[in-house]
Amino acid sequence: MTGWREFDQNPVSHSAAHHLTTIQFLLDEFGYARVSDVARHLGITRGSVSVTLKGLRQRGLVVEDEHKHLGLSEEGIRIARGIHIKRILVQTMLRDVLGIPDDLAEQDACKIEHLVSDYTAEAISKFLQKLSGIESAESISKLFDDLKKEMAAAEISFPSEEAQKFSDRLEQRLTEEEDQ
Amino acid sequence: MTGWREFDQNPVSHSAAHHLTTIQFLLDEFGYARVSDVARHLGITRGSVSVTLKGLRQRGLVVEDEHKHLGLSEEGIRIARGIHIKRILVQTMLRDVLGIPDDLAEQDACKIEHLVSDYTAEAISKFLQKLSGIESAESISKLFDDLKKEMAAAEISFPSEEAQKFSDRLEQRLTEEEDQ
DNA sequence: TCAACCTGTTTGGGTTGCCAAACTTTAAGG
DNA sequence: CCTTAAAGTTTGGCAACCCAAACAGGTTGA
Repeated sequence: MTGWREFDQNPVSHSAAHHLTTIQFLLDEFGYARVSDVARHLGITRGSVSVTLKGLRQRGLVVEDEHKHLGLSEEGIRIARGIHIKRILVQTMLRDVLGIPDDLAEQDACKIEHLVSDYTAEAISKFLQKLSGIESAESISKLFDDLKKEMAAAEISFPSEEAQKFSDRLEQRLTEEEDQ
Repeated sequence: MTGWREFDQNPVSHSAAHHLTTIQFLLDEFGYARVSDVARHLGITRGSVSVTLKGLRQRGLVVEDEHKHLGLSEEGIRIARGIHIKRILVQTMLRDVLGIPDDLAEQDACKIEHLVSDYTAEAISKFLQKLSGIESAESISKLFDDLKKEMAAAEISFPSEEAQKFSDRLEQRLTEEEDQ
């Protein structure tokens, strides 16, 4: 059971991820980003942002010009971009494949965006692309329609009887294969 | 941009999730669970576990008999079970749908298991069930085979050119729909 | 020009969660 | 029974992160 703590030893923390993507967003949207803009956008105090950004500046991810305007280093851009792409991919996957409502899909994506491995992100991308190519195919579009209808209709309380039984079977299969 | 901190205000933290599921695992596997067993299994010190479990006992999730043997309350079982099911579902989704290698799928699942919403977990369950029902259908099984081959073959470096362009399009679509 | 306001920083406090190390309790075996 | 070793707890440290509050500097409108 080693490795369960990979969790908090990611390249960037959840907090840092949001600081970086926020700066990127503000730059794209308004052309500039200051400490208090970031704070407002994230809903935390200027003090907290100031401290956090000091760290990110020392790590060389964030830069600051003479007018206290924030920017991202090459590395910072790379990271922010990566996280942003992961968020979009995950959100789309949740929304279009699993039929999760927009707001919830966004919320879930936001929580896990920075934890998804590069490899997995790439796989999601490939999967969605392939899918969009053949979404007209009968069986598959029917699958999604059914799923979405069911999800929309049901009063979902997790874990449902079904999900429990199903995951039991999945687990059995996983461990069986392991033994071979 | 409110709500980005839902992250750390989950019913149980990543750490707590693992303490609970570990106790459940040890009970299933060996019939008992003590502080040092949990510590060994998680790879952290007895001291840390002792402190953490004190909290979980106060929250009524963990119980202890006269011989220092640990157990889970009804609520504790419920939570541990829920997280465990989510892990299985996510792991299976990653492995069987996206073609992620076993160990990486497990690792990713471990990081996000406790962050996935109940609703999303239920959707994954339904999705996988539907899928297993028709996996023999031509178009869809071909899709997965192709995907897995590609993933196995490629030297993946995220974000690939393709993923970038693709996510740009996805994002555009997302924001367009928002405007309507 | 100067009060009022906005910005950014610093500092003391609090939380979670880990470690190391000292200590206490429990369990065993000779 | 008594020595030892394992198990459990406590405590002081540390690192992230958050807040509140006190300050310092810049801008602006009356």
